[in-house]
Amino acid sequence: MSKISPKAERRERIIESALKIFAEKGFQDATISEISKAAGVSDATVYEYFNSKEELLFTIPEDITVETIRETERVMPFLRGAESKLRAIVQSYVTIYEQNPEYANLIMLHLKTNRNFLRTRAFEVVRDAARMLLECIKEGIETGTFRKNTDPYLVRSIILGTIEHLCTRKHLQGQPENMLSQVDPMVDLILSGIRAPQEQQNISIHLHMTGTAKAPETITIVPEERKP
Amino acid sequence: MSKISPKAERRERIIESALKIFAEKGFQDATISEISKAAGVSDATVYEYFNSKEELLFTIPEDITVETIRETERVMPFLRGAESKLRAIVQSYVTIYEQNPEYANLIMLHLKTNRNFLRTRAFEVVRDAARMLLECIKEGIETGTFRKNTDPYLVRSIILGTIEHLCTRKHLQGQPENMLSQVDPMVDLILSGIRAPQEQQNISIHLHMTGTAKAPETITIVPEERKP
DNA sequence: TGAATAACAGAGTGTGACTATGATATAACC
DNA sequence: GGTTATATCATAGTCACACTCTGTTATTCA
Repeated sequence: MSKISPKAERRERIIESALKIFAEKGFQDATISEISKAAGVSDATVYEYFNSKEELLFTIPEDITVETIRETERVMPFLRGAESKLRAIVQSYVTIYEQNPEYANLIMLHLKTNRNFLRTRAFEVVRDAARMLLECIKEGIETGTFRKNTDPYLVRSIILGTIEHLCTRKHLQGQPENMLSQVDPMVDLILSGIRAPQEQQNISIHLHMTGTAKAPETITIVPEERKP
Repeated sequence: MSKISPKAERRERIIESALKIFAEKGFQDATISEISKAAGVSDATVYEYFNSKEELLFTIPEDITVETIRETERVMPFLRGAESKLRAIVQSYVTIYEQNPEYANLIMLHLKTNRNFLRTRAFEVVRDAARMLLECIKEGIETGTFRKNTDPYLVRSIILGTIEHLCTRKHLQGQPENMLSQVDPMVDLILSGIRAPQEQQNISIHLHMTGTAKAPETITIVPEERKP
């Protein structure tokens, strides 16, 4: 019973060929004939599985996106604090895009800017992932890790926007070579932009008193008001 | 001699109609017939001004992009310091996109992810704008306003990525309503992520000594080493 | 007014998405 | 194993649209 039904297997082959060819030539320049040939099926068969070229395009990211989110969700419970969670989410995004360049190509160059994609099952999953990120930011604000006046939606836009920009840039211009090495600098930068100001306790002052006079009875230290 | 040549005027009309229709229906779904009809010329005439539908698309952003950059460059000399310059550049980007929604639509949904657009005159100008932003970040690092270990390319990606994300989101999902109101929070957040740590001098400590004993001869204050 | 140029309508080509059909192969079930 | 149901196939055909070609008409400019 471990045998996959031949129908599902054929469908899988079409999707894989489509991914490869769409990523290589772009959605518009790729033809159904090429895809069906690469998958070893006839043109007509493609249309028995998918109603249109666009529907085929939209089906491609489903599995991999769902799998990614699941994996990230599995890691979450092991992390403590908004900062580590946020870092993990960003790392997870970038890892997927780094490890599946064709998938990344499709998402960044063909799906992200497609109106119809918004009405898609795969997009639902993408939206869930974005929600997870948002929750994490909100958690940081509530627990006092992040500034109280932080706009969580803006922070999310900054994070997603940066990832998308890096990814698009990589696929069009070949830079940066390695996106994963950008994760920590990027997260550090954003975190230090939204972290609540440190409590005074981490500044310790040592008073070395020299001389012959005895110490005064009390010393009061009054820190200046912090400028916002 | 203030009369524009009828040829240039006709060309202008075609470009304007194309902008409108591309933004409304998307590049693929718009047809040359619609555009020529809207411009009041024949299909054949369109091909006398532009070699292809795509060349027409690429020509649209030329003027407005050049004009925008010039305007921003004109303001620059009046600004002192990397922070104000950076803020001005971001504001200038967002203003253009806010004031020219059709142009923004085209850039974000159809040009930014087009390989051929990279070989375009209009893209040259876009690249110049990105360079200006980069120079400004580098200046901030050199003058000590920003952290020494800041990666200027990463900061630029964060800024451009965020703007693009906000803009794409607005055009696909209608949010945020007003992007200009996001400029200051966004710039503030990024600045506080890259600003060099404040010198100790802004922390002043008042020692109130009470009691009868005389003050000691010297007091040495040794601040703890900052954690990076 | 006359010569050069631009714009035109309309017919024609090629490509590629998608449909329809009937024949053939494959799977499923008794 | 044989029969039925289902998938797959090749093929031919439709349609929309980008783009070309041609000869005619309108505009511009001297």
